[in-house]
Amino acid sequence: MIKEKLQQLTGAEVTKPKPEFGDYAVFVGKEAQALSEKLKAQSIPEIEKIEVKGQYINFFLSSAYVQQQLYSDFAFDPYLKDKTIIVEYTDPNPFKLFHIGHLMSNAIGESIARLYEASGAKVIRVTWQGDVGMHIAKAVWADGDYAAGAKAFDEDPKAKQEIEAINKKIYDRSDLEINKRYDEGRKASLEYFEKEYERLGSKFDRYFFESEEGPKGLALVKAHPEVFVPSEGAIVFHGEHTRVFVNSQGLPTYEAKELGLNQEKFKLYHPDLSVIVTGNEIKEYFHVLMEAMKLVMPDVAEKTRHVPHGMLRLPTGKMSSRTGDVITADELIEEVREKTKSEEVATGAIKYAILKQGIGNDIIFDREKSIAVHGDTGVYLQYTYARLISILTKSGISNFQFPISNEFLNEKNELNIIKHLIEFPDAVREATERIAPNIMALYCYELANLANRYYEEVRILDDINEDRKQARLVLVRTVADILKRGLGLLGIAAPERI
RNA sequence: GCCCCUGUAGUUCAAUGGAUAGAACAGGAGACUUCUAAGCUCUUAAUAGAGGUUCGAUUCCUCUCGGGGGCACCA
Repeated sequence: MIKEKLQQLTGAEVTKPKPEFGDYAVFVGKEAQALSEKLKAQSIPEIEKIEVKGQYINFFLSSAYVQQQLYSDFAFDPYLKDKTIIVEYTDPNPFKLFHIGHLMSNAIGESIARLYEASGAKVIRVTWQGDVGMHIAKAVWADGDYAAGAKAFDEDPKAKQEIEAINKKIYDRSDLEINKRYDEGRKASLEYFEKEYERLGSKFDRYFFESEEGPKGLALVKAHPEVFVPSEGAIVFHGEHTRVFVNSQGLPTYEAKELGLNQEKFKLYHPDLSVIVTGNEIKEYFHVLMEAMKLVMPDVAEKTRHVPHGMLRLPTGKMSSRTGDVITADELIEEVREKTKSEEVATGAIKYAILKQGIGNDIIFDREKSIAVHGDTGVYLQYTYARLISILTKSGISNFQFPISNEFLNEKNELNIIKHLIEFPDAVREATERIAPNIMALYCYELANLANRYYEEVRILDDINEDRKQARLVLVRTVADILKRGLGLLGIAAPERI
């Protein structure tokens, strides 16, 4: 609110400087002095001091304004109201393990979905599961052992032929024995994934399957011979580099299936935006896919956005389900759970570790550090929330809706906390616009940090001044609420006790 | 070989062309008759190298060196 106002008044971008410089700042160059004189003459009620330092103008909020803001509702800016946004994420493949890479995609996608919702959008959560294709044939060939199938495929020509034959049979369902193995394995996988989704707190509105969207993609490719051309028995697209869309067996590859998927998404939901969250290993491939999509369905391509995230890497190198060198999500969660004695704390710690850094960058997964419970961790945030709640509980007061006098909450640490609370809607908006959950994570950490310092310094319940105590409890209540909302946007639970 | 991403304290991460480059972990020091010590206070320590653009560069451009990923019938 005040930020926008300053922006209008100065015509410059309003930033948050270091606290000693002020509460807000604008860089205006050599005009700083002249402009500041003009602003001072206007006397802005929210601002009690304007200072020029070099080419900056620094603004200090008035205490009265800050205190008053404690009673605002800190509502999100619904700038995406009436928009429909599809968020696709997690995307595990049947017959393969749900590993920490899927966990990463899930944590990021879920947070993005929640941020969009907070900004007013109607969000459709979808996941895209590859239930047909060579990876499935490899697993079926090896009785469910994908790694073994992948190895044989690469090393043994005979196995390769058999696997290709199985792939074809899975598509046309011509072999009763294969059908049985396939159907049972698929069903078991989907049940397993469902448990993972539940454990991680994601509820999908729609499950897309390659077996269903593949034929639609195939039809699309065949309907556009001007885009997709035959080459060495396959059908390819010559984009930035050449990709195969239909293989020489006449079956759609992932590229063609993806065309079918995206067509279907728009047919079903008519979204204003369709976001696809995946690992960045397929970034370049997606580039080419988008090129083809622009030619075949320009309206869909225009509204589709690929959001690649970094990989969870082991210190030893890339994690690969092809070689069986994977850590499953369950394995990791159990390990942390054992340490923290709580499912919510364990999943929260893992999600926070993923979300606190920029989504494009890899995370080096160090067994010890990734399950840390000290410092800038999910545990710290949950601990802070639980402590705040504990203070409120012990106060014996349940209704904090009373007006307070301005003679309280005017200590520097109290004003600083409220100033940070004021930033909440801005942080949410920025995190949403930039598709950057780490901005939200940082906001929560800073709030928790302020809160921890506050209750270390101030013994709230021992206060002999009853009115001041009540005012401080209102502050504690509000900080707890915002912290919980912030954690919610990260998909992290806020238990009242940990 | 070609293409893309990346290089910030000992380590893992922040910083969208602006002020003295922020945190956490690890290391060092400390407070406490404690509303949850999973906490708090103080402290040591960094922009890979060389050019360029700019009033101003961790950020943009070029080259060198390091790390990762991708390069047609996997996803």
